[in-house]
Amino acid sequence: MAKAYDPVQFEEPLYDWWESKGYFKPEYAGDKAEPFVIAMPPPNVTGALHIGHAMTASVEDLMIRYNRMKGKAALWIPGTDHAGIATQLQVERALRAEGTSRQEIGRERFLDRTWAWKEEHGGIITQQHRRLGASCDWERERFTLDEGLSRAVREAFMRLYEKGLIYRGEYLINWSPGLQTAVSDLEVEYFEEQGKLYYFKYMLAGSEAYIPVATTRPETILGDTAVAVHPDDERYQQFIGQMCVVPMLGREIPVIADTYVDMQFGTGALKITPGHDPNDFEIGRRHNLGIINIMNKDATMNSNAGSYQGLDRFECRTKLWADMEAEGLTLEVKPHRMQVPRAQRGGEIVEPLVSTQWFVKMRSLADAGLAAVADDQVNIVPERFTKVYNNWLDNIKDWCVSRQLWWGHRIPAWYAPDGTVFVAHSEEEAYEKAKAQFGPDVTLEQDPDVLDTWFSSGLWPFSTLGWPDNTPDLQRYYPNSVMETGYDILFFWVARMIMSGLEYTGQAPFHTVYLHGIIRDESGRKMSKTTGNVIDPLEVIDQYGCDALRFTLLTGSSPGNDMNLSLDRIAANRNFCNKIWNATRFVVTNQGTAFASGTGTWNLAGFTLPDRWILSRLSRLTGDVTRLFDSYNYGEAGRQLYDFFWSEFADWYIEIAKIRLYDTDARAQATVRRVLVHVLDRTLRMLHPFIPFVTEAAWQHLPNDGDALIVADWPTESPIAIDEEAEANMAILFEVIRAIRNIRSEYNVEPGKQIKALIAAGDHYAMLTKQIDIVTSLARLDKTTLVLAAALAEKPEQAVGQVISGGIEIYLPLAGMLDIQAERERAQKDLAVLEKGIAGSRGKLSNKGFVEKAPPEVVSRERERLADLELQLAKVQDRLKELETMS
RNA sequence: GGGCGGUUAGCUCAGUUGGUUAGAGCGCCACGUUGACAUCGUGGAGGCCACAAGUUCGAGUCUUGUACCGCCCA
Repeated sequence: MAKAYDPVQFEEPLYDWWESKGYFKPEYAGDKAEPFVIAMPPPNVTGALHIGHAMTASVEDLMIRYNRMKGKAALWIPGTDHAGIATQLQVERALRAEGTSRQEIGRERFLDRTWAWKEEHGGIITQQHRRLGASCDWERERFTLDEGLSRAVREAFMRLYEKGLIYRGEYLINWSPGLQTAVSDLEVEYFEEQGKLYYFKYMLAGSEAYIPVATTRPETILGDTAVAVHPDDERYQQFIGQMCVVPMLGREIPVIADTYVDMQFGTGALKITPGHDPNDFEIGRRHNLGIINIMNKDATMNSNAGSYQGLDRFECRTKLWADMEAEGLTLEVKPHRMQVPRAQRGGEIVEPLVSTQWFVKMRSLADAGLAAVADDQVNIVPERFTKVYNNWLDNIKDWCVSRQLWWGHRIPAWYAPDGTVFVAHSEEEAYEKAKAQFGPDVTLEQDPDVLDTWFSSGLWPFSTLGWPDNTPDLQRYYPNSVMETGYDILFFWVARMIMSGLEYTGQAPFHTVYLHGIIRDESGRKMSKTTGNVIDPLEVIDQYGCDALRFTLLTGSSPGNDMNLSLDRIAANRNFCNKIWNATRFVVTNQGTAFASGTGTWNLAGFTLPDRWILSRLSRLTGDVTRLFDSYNYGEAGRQLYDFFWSEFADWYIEIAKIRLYDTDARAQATVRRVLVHVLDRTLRMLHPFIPFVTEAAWQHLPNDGDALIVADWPTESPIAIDEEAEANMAILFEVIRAIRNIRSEYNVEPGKQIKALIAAGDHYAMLTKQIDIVTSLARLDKTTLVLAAALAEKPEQAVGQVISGGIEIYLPLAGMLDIQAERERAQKDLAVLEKGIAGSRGKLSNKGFVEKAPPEVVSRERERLADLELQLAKVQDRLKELETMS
C-alpha cells in the first residue's frame, strides 16, 4: 500500500470496476431479494453538477449502498430532466450569439438544435455523478423526453382529461413577458422591494367630487373596471352605486362595495383591475365586472390603453402619471415597501394577465395526497415537513400546466377548424375521433403549447419503470421505497409525484420521503455565481477526494436542516480518510506471513482485556449505527463511526496492539492480528455507504471472504460480545495512562524518556498487575523500577502525585523537578473539584424524591459515584497533609 | 398575517426516547522525527447550552412566553 492516502489513484478505477462487475444492478441480489428502490431526482439535462446534486447523490448512494449490503435488490434509477425553460433559454442564448433567434429558424429547426444541444451537453452531468461514486443502474437511465416517458405523459394527460380533471380556459395567470410564457404560481417568487404608492383622484361622473385612490401600478388604471370601498366606510358610503371616470380614457366605471377592501390601507378605496391583478380578478367575478386587458404579451400596452398603445408597461406608467398630473388628477407619491413578483427563471417582473391556458383541477388529487400522508402510506422525514405539505395541499389552487415554449411535451390536444378539441394519445387517434364527427376531410391543428416540465417529472417514479405498460420492472420495483430530495422542491415535485402516483397507479409512489437541507457557504449565505461563493464539487473532489466531500455532506448536518459547508471541514474529513488508509496499512503490514482470516470461529480464551474491550465497543457501535441508519439518522451514525475509528480503534487499540505484535509470542500475535482485521473489517463495512472508495480500496488489502466490499454483508451486533467489565477496566487503564501523561507534560518530562512510577492500585491491583505492560508502554514507564502495589507502605518523597478514580494513587518521582507549591495548588484544585462533586451527589442522594422516583440503576450509579469520589477525596486530603509537611 | 426552523466553545456544528463532569472538527497554547499516519501524536486552555417563567427528584433536551436570525406560505 502507498504511504499516503491518494484518492486519485483508486477512485475512478474502482468505480469502473464496480460498474463492470454489475454490482450496481438490482439483479445482483437475486430474484428473491426484497427490492429497495430510489428514483434519482433528475437533474437538468444540460446542467452542470453543483453542490446540491452532490448532496442528493451522497445521501441516496448511502441509502442504496446500505440496503445493498443488507442483501436487498437495490435499484437506483438515474436520469435527466428536459427542463423546459432552462434548456430553451440556453439554446436561445446560443442562437442569439449567432445573430438569429428561434422565431427566425422556426419550431422544427429549433427543436433539432435543442436535441443536438442535449446530445452535446447532456452526458456531462451523468459523468459527473460517476465521480461522486453514485452506484446507480446506468442501464436503466431515463430522460423525460424519451419516447417511453413521453407516452406516459400523453397517457396521464388523457386520463385526467377524460376524468374531467383537465380543462382549458381563460383565466388570470402569471405571465413572463421576457420568457413569453405562462408560469405556475410556484414559479413566481416574491421580493420585498422599494416601490412607490401613487395617490390620485377618481372623479365621480358629472361632479367635482372624487374618491382618492392609491395604487402601486398606475398603468393598470387604464384597465380599471370599478372602484371598490368598504361597505362600512362612512367616508365613501355615499358614492356606492355612482359612476367614476377613468383618467385619460373617460370610461365610466361603478363604485362598488366589498368587504375585501382594507379601510386602513392607503385611502381606503381600491381601484379594481380584474385583467391584471389576482385579487381584483376575484372581486371582479363576485361583482360581475368586465375584464379589460390592456397589455400585449410582450408587456407593451395594447389598443385598450388608448393613446398609450405601444408603450412599454413602465414607460406607460411614467407617461400616464405625467398626463394625469397635468390634468390635476394626482395627489401625491409616497415611497412604499412592496412585494414584487418575479419569475423564478430570469428574474423579471411577472405580469398577471388573462390568457387561455390548460389547467389541472387539483382539489380531488390534493385530497388523495393528503390522505396518503395522513394514513401513513407515505411518511415524511423529518416529520415536521408533513405540516408544510398539508398546508400547501389544503390551500391548493388549480395548476396551470401549459407553457408557451417549444422544448417539452407538446400538449396532446388537436383543434378542428371550428375550435372543437380532440385530446388523444396521438395525431392518428385525434384524426379518428375528428373524422367520426366532421367527416373524412377534417384538418386538425395541434395545440402549439407544451406542458410544464413538472408534469412529466411528476410521473418519474413509474414512468421510468415502463408505465403505462405493466412491465416486469414496474411490477418488481414499483412502488419505490424512498424519495430523497431537497425540501425546496417538496411542492414542485414531491407532492405532485404523490398525487400522480395515487391517481395513475392507485398507489403511493414511495413509502418514505426523506428531505435534506440546502447547502450554504460557511457563513450561511446561499451559494450563487454572482456572489462568487460557490463550491464546485468537482474541484473539491480533485483536491480532497470524493470520500472527503461525501463524508462532510453526510455528517455535517441533521435531516432537513441547512448546512454551512466549509473547505476546512472537507480537509478534516480527508484527514480521516488518510487515517483509515494508514490504519489499514498498519494492520496489513503487521499481518506477518500468516495472513489471518477475519472470519470464522473465535477462541475466546485467547482474548486479552483490550480485545474484549474493543469487541464489546464494536458490537455496541454496530447496533447503534444500524439503529441510526434505520431511523434515518445518518449523520449521527457517521459521527459515531468516525469517533470509534479514530479515538478508540486507532488511538488506543492499535497502540496497545503493538505490544503483542512486536513481542515474540506467536499465539498472542495471531490473536491480536485477528482482532485487528476483524474490527477493521467491520468498521470498513459500516463506513462504506459514507466513503465507498477508501473503504473498498482498504478492504481489498484485507483477508476477506468476498469479492468486493460494496456487496459484502452489513455487520450484525453480537450481544455476547458486550463486556461491561472489560469496558470499565479499560476506562481505568485509560485514566491511569492519561494521568501519567498529563503529569509528564506538565513537568516537561522528555517525551521519550522512560521514568519511574509508583502506583497504589487499591481494589484494582490485580487487574493493573495483569495489564501493566499496557501502562508502561503507553505512558513510557521504566518497567524495572516500577512499583505497583495495592497500597504503598511509605509514600515517596519528592514525587508528583495524582489520585484518580477508584482511589488509585500515582506518584512520579521527579527528582529536582518537583515544585511543592505547584503540587499543593494542584491538589487543592483536585480537592475543590471533588468536594463540589460530592456535595452535588450527596444533595441528590439525600433528596427523597430522587431516591424514590429515579430509576434504581440511576440511583445506584449515583451511590457508586459518591463512594468513589469520597475515596478519592480521602486520598487527596492525605496527600495535601503530606505536602504541608514538605518544604 | 399564518406556519416552520435556528440561537450550545473564538468559528462551523452534533447532542435519538429528560439521568454521571455537555461533545466533535477547525482554530489557539505547550511538547514531540518511538518502525500506520506531521493529511500525525501527546497534553492543555476555552461553554450561565439566547433570555424568562413553568413541569419534574432531575431540563441543552418537555411546556409557555420574549428577543434576534433565517425560511416557507398568503
